[in-house]
Amino acid sequence: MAELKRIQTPAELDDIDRILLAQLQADARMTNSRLAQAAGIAESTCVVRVRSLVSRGIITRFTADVNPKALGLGLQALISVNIRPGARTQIPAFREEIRVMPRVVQVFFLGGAEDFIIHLLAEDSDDVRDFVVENLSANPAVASTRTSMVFEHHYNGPGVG
Amino acid sequence: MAELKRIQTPAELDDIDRILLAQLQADARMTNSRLAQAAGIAESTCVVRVRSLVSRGIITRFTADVNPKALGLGLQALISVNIRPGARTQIPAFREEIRVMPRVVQVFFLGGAEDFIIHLLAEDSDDVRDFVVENLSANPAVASTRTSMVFEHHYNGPGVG
DNA sequence: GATGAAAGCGCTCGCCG
DNA sequence: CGGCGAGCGCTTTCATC
Repeated sequence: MAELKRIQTPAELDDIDRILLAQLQADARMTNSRLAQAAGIAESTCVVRVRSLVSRGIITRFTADVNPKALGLGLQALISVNIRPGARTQIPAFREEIRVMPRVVQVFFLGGAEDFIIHLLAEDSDDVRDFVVENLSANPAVASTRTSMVFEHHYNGPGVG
Repeated sequence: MAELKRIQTPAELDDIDRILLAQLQADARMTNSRLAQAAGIAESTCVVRVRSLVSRGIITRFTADVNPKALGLGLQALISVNIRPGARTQIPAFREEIRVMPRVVQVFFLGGAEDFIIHLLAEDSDDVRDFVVENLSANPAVASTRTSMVFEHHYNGPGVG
């Protein structure tokens, strides 16, 4: 029986691809020449391979990690949300709404006790409460929320290993 | 009464800093010259300002976002962990341990019903179970865990706005 | 702190082994 | 895929304001 085609390719990465990914994860602004050197390939080859990683959707973007505290957002919260059983059809619309709300760093859509979890940045606790009241509790589709304060957050990113 | 000094500075960002942050968040591999152009400043100034953003800890790193599916990690889980009341002193050691475990994308340390939440990448559900059994349940400090499957995950990053 | 000019270096591209 | 070379664009430093 033939293998099913997946929408998102499982991806074929050789050792050099893995080196490139690891290097670029550690420093996305590394020059192409140093990258090539680290991978042990020619610069011309390196350009092609990096472009290939991007076009194959393996690298989704190059980004700068910004310290939230530097933006005056010293508080973080995790907010669990449950949707009313009768309002489950509204989940797709709701999730798009939430995703683009300011200070929403990330959103998890879950199977399990909670329907989703929102990771929020805030200046202070009033800020968190305002978010919950205005953006969540006010929505008739929302059955309940539960807010936990985040004392510490570590983001590693997907390890290439 | 004088303001208390904070370890992490609340940061002073002008409009140009905000443009640089937004641009670099969107594309960390953007050239300095185009960055300068976008911000309306001289290239030489731009280099200095970007370096300053990094040295002030406002930009913590430049990184490449890698698609987990491309690495063959098509499954994601969120694992809530509670520590035994008697083992709370071991939390600092435990959290370091967890943070560097393979496939742990991020860890939240919480105040509230759960002690922390682990965001895990996995190949399949066996993989998730193995992680929980070997790395969590086996640890005497762990009182209980609860695993939720992640159907969808959106990461925005801290918005500069 | 910002600027422009100039020197040096890095990047890209096509072509060929 | 790697190497080479030409051409161009980019980065960095420094004197200057």
